[in-house]
Amino acid sequence: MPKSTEDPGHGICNVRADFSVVEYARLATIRREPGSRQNQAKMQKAQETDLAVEAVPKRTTIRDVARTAGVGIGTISRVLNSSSQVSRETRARVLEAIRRLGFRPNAQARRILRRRSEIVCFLLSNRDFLHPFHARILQGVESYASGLKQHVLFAVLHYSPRTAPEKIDLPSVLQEHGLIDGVILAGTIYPNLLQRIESVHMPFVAFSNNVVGMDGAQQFDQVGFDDFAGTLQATRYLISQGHSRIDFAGDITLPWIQRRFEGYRRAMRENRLKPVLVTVRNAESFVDFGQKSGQRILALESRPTAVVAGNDETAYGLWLSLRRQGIKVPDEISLIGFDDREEAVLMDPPLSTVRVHKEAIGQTCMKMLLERLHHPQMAFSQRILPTEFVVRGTVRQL
Amino acid sequence: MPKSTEDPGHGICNVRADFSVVEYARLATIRREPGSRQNQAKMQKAQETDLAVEAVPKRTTIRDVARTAGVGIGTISRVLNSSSQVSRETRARVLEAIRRLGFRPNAQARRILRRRSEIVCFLLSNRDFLHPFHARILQGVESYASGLKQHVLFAVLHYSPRTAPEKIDLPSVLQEHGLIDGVILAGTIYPNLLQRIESVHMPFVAFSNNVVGMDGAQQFDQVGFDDFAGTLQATRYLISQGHSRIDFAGDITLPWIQRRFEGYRRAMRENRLKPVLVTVRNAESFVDFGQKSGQRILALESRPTAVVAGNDETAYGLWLSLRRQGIKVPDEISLIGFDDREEAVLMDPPLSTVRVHKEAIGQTCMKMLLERLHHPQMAFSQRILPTEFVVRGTVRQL
DNA sequence: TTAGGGTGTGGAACTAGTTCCATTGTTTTG
DNA sequence: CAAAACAATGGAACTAGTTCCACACCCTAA
Repeated sequence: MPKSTEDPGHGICNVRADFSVVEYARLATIRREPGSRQNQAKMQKAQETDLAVEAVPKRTTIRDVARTAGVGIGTISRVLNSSSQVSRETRARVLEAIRRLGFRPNAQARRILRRRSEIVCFLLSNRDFLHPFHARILQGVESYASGLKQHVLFAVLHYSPRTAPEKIDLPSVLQEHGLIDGVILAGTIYPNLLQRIESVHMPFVAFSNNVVGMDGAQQFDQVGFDDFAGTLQATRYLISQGHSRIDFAGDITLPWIQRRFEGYRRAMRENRLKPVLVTVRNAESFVDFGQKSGQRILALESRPTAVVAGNDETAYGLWLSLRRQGIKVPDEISLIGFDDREEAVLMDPPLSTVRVHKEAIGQTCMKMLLERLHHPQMAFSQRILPTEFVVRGTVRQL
Repeated sequence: MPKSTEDPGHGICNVRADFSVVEYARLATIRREPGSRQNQAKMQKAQETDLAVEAVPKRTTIRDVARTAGVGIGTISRVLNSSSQVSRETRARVLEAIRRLGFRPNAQARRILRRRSEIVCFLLSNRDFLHPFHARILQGVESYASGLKQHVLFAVLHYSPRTAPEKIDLPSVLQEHGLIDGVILAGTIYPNLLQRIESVHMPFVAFSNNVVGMDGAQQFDQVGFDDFAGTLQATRYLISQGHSRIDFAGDITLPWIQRRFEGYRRAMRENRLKPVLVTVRNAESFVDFGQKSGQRILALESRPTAVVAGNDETAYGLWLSLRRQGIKVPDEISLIGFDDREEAVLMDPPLSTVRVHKEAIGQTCMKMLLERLHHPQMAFSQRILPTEFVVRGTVRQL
């Protein structure tokens, strides 16, 4: 067997000095020296392609740093992890070696040992695209994560509410082991998705407002905001401004709009006012729903003086149809939205609405997920963030 | 030294059978048996906390699978990577063992060896938040990536155009080794950022339309769309509809708006029409810019019959101020935007605008980055995607 | 003078995969 | 019928870090 390069016997194997020399020699013929295989391959390739041998640069590792600094590999690791057990001059020598070699530790290798990737997945269903609302949640997740040296992987899920749970094709990150530590679920969540996610036993936190059709049997970590309190407060404001004939326009087949309707209803009831729900079928979108609701309202024999909309888009649709019929907002009809989208402030007049702190939702999701990762046995919890009523220009005092 | 558990000497070390027995015994006192260290720690912890020893489950590895299937570890790896060099019955046996143990390969470990993480970073500056435009680009990146089993990490960069390049604090993903393979840069890009990114020697592709203040000296991979051709086509359309007095309203201090202005000017020139630029100072936003431009236009002694806006937001601002002054769009003034934001179609009347294929930009960025990763020495390239003029309701035929 | 405590350091074993050399058994070829 | 070619398989060495045991060394106390 031809030994290819120079004898590596001095020093590299000095640990084996307590073996008999014969045994060492035997070892030497059995074990390939570190890197020898690669080097042989390189030599061969180099000859084929007529390239210089050093054309394949070997990445600097802590072993290189250790050799350069004249210390052991453990010491390098201790310096990197700022453990105190290193003398000042050794640390200086190591840092100098690191600087000179331009060494950067490989994050991947560290992660195997730590059994944590420090990456969480922000998972959004394709039904929601990257709706500005969810984009803001993602921002919140990222901002909280980056402060704690965690990373956020963005993934999209393709499914329909009617797909059988076991047939939902989760993105490969969720199926792999070790790439991500946990998942933050945003977008509209149907029970089949929840079931599927639970089947892979990956820690997750869900944005709960858009959860549909839950029977309360399943338990999981969730973060949301208070739909009910939002419209309750908004409607009370309208009443305080002298309104008494107030309608609600929204698609209450959606659970979160339903909760908003309940908040509105509570405010009406507590003031002994009659709640009126305006709804339409076959709307193509929230804006369309608003437009059609507007037409309905205009057709009523007694018109309301104010309308609470299920969300900002519905409010915009209402505004469009009212304006087309020459009804001025807020002079003739006052209007309140929900969500506080970026565009609300750009409407003319700017829309009074219920503000939802989207970044805070993202941050809380991330916080909760990290808690879950640190305490896997912890009981599931649900956090409800408060909303805020923003007075702008679409409400008139009577 | 007390040996804690059962003698592991049978079989685990059978490779060492060619050592003398004495040497083997010596080895046995030196080397800790696989897992023994951990097990000792477990035992101790278990005694402290009064938990059963098996409370800490060891993750299933290919070695477990190999033992269960009665084959070597190499065979498992070959089956996992669907290499053809495995007989049919062995493969079946291995797959059965994988199924029975519920084994999932650890992605992290594989990545070290492959020297590819299969993760790319979508990097956005905090100046742009997650603007819907960039959110759509991110979607494009994700859709292309997921088709090729690549993952997308979302990161935000905090910097200002005036930060010294070396002082820009890149997110930790870019500073680490091995976590990401490359970067897609979106959002407004100033030269200092470009310089900083180049200093970490990480492959990257930039969305080029929002690059500011480049002198052309730096070379890098870029993907963008054709600002010039977009307004050229839009302006030609206006001319074909009989307009001759057409103004351009936009903040041409921004290079991409400048290019759009050039396109408009070309169209005007080729028809021997006089280009007119309407611009304002100290606008707070694009919408504000549009509103103020609208006021300017209304104050002119001879009003244009059509206005090309620098983007959809500016067009919206124009529309707002015109409407407030009782000027009807398109009856009295026609209007054209740029970008085709989601909201353009919701305006009343819906905005005629230049559509930019945002997902296609993201997809092309991802495609180009992968090409770069596979061919690091490849010459830098720049790809310009076409735009599309969308006729809606804001242009009137004269 | 020896035992004991503390700090600093080296390095084998570890993680969980992939790679490739060596070996065995089988088939084809000279 | 031997030699060569080939397919299937086992497993050590490999990747690039972390962990922790062992040991050297110094200082202090009995």
